[in-house]
Amino acid sequence: MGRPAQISRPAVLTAALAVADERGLDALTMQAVAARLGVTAMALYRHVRDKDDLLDGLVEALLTEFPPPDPGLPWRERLAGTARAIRASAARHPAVFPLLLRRPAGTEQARRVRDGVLDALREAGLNDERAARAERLISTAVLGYAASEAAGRFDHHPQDVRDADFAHLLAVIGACVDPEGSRSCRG
Amino acid sequence: MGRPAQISRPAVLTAALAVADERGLDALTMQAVAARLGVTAMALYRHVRDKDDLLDGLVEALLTEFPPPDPGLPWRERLAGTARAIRASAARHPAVFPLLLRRPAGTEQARRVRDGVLDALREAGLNDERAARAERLISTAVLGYAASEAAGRFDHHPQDVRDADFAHLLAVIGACVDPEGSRSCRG
DNA sequence: ACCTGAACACCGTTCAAGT
DNA sequence: ACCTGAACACCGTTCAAGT
Repeated sequence: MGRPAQISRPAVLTAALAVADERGLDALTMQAVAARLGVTAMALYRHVRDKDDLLDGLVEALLTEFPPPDPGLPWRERLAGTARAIRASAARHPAVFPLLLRRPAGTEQARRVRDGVLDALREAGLNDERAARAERLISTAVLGYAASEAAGRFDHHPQDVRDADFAHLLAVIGACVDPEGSRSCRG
Repeated sequence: MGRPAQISRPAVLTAALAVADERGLDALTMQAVAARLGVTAMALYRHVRDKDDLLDGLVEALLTEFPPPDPGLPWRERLAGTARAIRASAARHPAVFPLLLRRPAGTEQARRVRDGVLDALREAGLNDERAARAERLISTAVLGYAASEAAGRFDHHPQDVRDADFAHLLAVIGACVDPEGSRSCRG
């Protein structure tokens, strides 16, 4: 007993993310992750329950990358900053990012990101219920845009068009949340 | 020669969609599709190039389900009708639907749906460039919401909350496109 | 022309066995 | 306690062979 562990769950997830980033989701096999760690595939099962658990861990790892917005900034910039950080994460991890839209949003990191957005929306003057609804729609729109871009759905548009699209999305969100905004957006 | 075909590409796609609807994307194997057609897996390869081609065909089949809006209706209702049809398709095919966000939007059916939206936006008074941008953002938001719902990301919210969320999304889209809407939404 | 049998390389996963 | 070897059931895909 007491044989020292060669690998750990964080090490497994880091290796898995690297494999997915470099070679895509199809190449993300237990054997590929193990090989990168210098270990056999069966050794991973002590640190992740199965491959689905590994994918869940990757989603959680991605969420960790979304930095908490500086609380000193006004709500509008906190919102835009988080959205831009999410899009940047999608660009770094195009293979894994789309999984964010396919997995439940109830994990610790997911709650942390959501609470940051909710705080900003309440500071903008929305009550709890409207803030919760706006958070769901904003998150979905931002995740959807970033996932589309990562998956190559907009590959036929040049980068500057996509940048302008995203800027426009942020502008719409800002306008809809703004206390001075149109009535329909806040209903 | 001249042995009559037992199966066809449409038959393969119909069987594949049924398997995915009933048992999920993981159960969508070449063998399962073949079994449903009373044929061996190898027979499918005469009608689809490989499994990826089969998935592309499913995406195209899903797009076919989005009905062309009645051109007699005002633009606002055409837009809302298309969005609701897309959401309904996601509810019917929750396993396959998320693939729409992962595959390029350049196929024939994808263009047909897009052109319907573009027509509505131009009728709302947007010029070509703004209509194209609005189409990309609206499509992404609607697909993102429907895909999230289909994948179970909102399962912890009851149906009526999700219905209200979607209605709110439609309202925001309508307000942003409306000629009388706020300035930021149309920039 | 269309489908099948047999085969190949590869998966995820288990379990008893080694250290 | 942690990792491995061997094994199992399953995948997608090929190719020559049947009809």
